[in-house]
Amino acid sequence: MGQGGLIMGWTDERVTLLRKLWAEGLSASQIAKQLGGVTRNAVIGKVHRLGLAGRATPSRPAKRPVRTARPRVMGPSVPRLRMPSTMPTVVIPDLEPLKFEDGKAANVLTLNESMCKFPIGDPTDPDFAFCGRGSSGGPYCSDHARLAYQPSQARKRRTAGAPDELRRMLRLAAM
DNA sequence: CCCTGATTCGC
DNA sequence: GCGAATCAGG
Repeated sequence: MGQGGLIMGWTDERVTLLRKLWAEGLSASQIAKQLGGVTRNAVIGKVHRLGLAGRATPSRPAKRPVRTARPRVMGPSVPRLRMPSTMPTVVIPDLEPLKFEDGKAANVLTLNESMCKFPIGDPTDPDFAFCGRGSSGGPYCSDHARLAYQPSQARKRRTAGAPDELRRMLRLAAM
């Protein structure tokens, strides 16, 4: 395979091969790998320049959404600040934090990757802790995963006559 | 996260 | 003309 040319320009042969492979339906990345020395972007760029674009592509919404012009980098850019994302956390202390033999619960120091990180209690209280139960995969245990993942189920009036303390905790946790 | 092509634009 | 960066989707 004596293809190890120099800086790999678009020679007549390479262009021919490109046309062939593209016509055969190979993806740009596949073609790039075949040709060697070029990235898929290079292939796509060339394909467009050759006017071959618009093939039976597996991913084409058949729309032409006129993509927003790419800003790219221009001059002294402005350091964009990003709004801190406030995570709306609702604490429903149905379950008590798992405790160790010494009576201590899972805190930020003892929290493990495989432990449920569902916050329990008033974050401003010294007794505040995390669930600490085993979490398989997700950040929460099975029980809290369900609680934290309620899309927007119909609000039952389960809070009828909710204790003032609970409301207070909910409010604090939401901050 | 993998992939796809499409587009813009500095070089 | 070239192709990296980026985007918009599957």
